[in-house]
Amino acid sequence: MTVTIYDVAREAGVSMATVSRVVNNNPNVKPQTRKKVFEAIERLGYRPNAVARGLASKKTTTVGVVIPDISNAIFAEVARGIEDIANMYHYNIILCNADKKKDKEIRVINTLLEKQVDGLLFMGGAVTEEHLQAFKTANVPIVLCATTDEQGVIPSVDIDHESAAFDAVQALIKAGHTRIAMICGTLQDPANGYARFQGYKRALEVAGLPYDESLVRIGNYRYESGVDAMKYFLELGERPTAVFSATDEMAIGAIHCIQDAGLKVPENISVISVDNSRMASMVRPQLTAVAQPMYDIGAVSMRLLTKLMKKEAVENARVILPHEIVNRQSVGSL
Amino acid sequence: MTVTIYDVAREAGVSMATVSRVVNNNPNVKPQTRKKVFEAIERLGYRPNAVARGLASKKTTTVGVVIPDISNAIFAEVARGIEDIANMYHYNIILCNADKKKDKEIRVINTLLEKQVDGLLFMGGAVTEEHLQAFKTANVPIVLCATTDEQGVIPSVDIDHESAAFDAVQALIKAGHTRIAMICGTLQDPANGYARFQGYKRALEVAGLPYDESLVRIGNYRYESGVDAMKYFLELGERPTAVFSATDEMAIGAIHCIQDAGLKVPENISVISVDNSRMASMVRPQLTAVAQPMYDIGAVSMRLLTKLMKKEAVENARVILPHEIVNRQSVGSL
DNA sequence: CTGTTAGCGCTTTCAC
DNA sequence: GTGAAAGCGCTAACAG
Repeated sequence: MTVTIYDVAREAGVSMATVSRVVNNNPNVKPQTRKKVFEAIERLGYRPNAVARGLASKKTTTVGVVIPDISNAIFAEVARGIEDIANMYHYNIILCNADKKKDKEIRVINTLLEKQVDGLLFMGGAVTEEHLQAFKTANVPIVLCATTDEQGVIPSVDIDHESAAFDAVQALIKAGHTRIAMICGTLQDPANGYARFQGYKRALEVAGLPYDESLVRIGNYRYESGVDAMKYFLELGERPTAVFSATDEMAIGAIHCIQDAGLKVPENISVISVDNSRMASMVRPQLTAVAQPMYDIGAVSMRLLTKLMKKEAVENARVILPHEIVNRQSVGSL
Repeated sequence: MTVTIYDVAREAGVSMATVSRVVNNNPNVKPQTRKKVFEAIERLGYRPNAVARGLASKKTTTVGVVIPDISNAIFAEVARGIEDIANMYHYNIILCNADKKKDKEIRVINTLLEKQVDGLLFMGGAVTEEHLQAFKTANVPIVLCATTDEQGVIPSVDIDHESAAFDAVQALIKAGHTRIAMICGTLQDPANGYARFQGYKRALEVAGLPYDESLVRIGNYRYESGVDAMKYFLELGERPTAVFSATDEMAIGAIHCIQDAGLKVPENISVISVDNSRMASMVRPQLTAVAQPMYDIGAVSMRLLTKLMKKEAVENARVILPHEIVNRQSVGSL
């Protein structure tokens, strides 16, 4: 039924070992023999069994990727960066959505490890002790992607979320705004939530602006929660003249909420965010945002993982990618 | 170093077979023995090797997914549907981007098959003879997802693209429009391109409206190409009063182009599309669109694949999911 | 209910 | 430059 390496060997009149050599491009084969083998392979329609190879060689050339939600544009972009580089180095990826739920994350990490992936890319919520525990039992390299562990012990690739938020808010302050609201992610989320909130507070502090709790709303990263938060701000006695959103999607919700209320962006209220997803230029006014290089985060983390898997020396295993503000039309001066 | 089933057997004082039974939940094990084995597993930190299991059982509980581009919101949504159901049936997915390029598609199909996936979900461009050839050599089930083969021989899950386009254009016609433009995908693309174009033409025809070549532009599915196409239409001597876009993203480009020209949607020009991605409600005016149930297409195709993999009987191996028009604010009556 | 015994299809020393 | 043989870690009959 299925043709094996042994069949090819017999057909070509050589041993299994030789067939294995030509399939794996081992140079120690006489060109003539190589040719015979290739012909036999062709004739029989032989397809190497990667599972058997994996068992024998203890390498599967596949890496596991745990991601919060592939249907989220931001993560999908990271995933594309990962897969492109994986592909370049002849790895495949097993993709698992874990929705930033700790239990699900631990579970998929374990099944990925059972499947003998050669490495693991982890993109999730907080990295807890349990995560660290699970990582420890893996005897393959792991890199955190668009995530970092407070402990600072696992290789990772990310931007500096605190500083990105700081820059965004500072841009608002430079434009003359003093009453700046924030639409935040949950503070349980170390990157998009907590760190960006800290950046917001620090920018205020550095500028000598007071921190006003009523100017902060927690959203769930979705468009609607941006709308809701903005609705709240608009009803405030003294409403903000600018809002900083932790993500593009909530920012767009805020913009539409402002417009639906008969106000204009940026004339009446300025909006800025961190992300710079493709949607940022797909709104009117186009969204000014601090760009987070998602594709690159994916690509760089995969590249780092390949080095780790090959046991190459890496100079810096905790890389912070630069972010930059891209000025479009949603921020105006006061 | 690595603890194997044999180690567990020795530790628990039973045979490998027994350990295998408890790991695989085989009921034929005395509770007491089961307990002993679990304890040994716990003590040793045993983790079953899925590769070895795959070799022995000829099942990997992983399926291959070839997708055009995971960073495209539409496909990402399908992917989420696939993964959710896969997960539910304890399968993992290996994800490969192939950008609708034939060569890349054939290549990844083959590596997926080498990796001994238990089934294949194919989402791509046209299904050519070469594809069929590659599918034939696979001895695992394959289902086309958001794609169909003209030949009609491969199980598939999709919507009726022609009819979806027809419905969209008909909605415009019912609203009194007679000069209707179309922003189309490439005609080489059977679904988003060719079929939707056919639906457009048929709706015109059924309504007794003339087909005017100058009212059709080919886009590349991206926002910018929607802008460009619309720009062209606006410069026409007699410009259209409505435009049908093959995808949301191009439709949003068109809307913004119209607005940037100082015109209003839908007062001056109506816009409708097929897709209904999450972005449809994230524009002003909100986009009226024929909804394509992407998540469901993914979920249903994965469900179908599980049945095929289990060799269960399936009544209908070519499922067409229903589409429906969701009326929002971008279409007005004439 | 439990153990023995063959493989699954390949890689990898080690000889020659 | 090539072959023989021993596993890789597990499942799956088959016995008992």
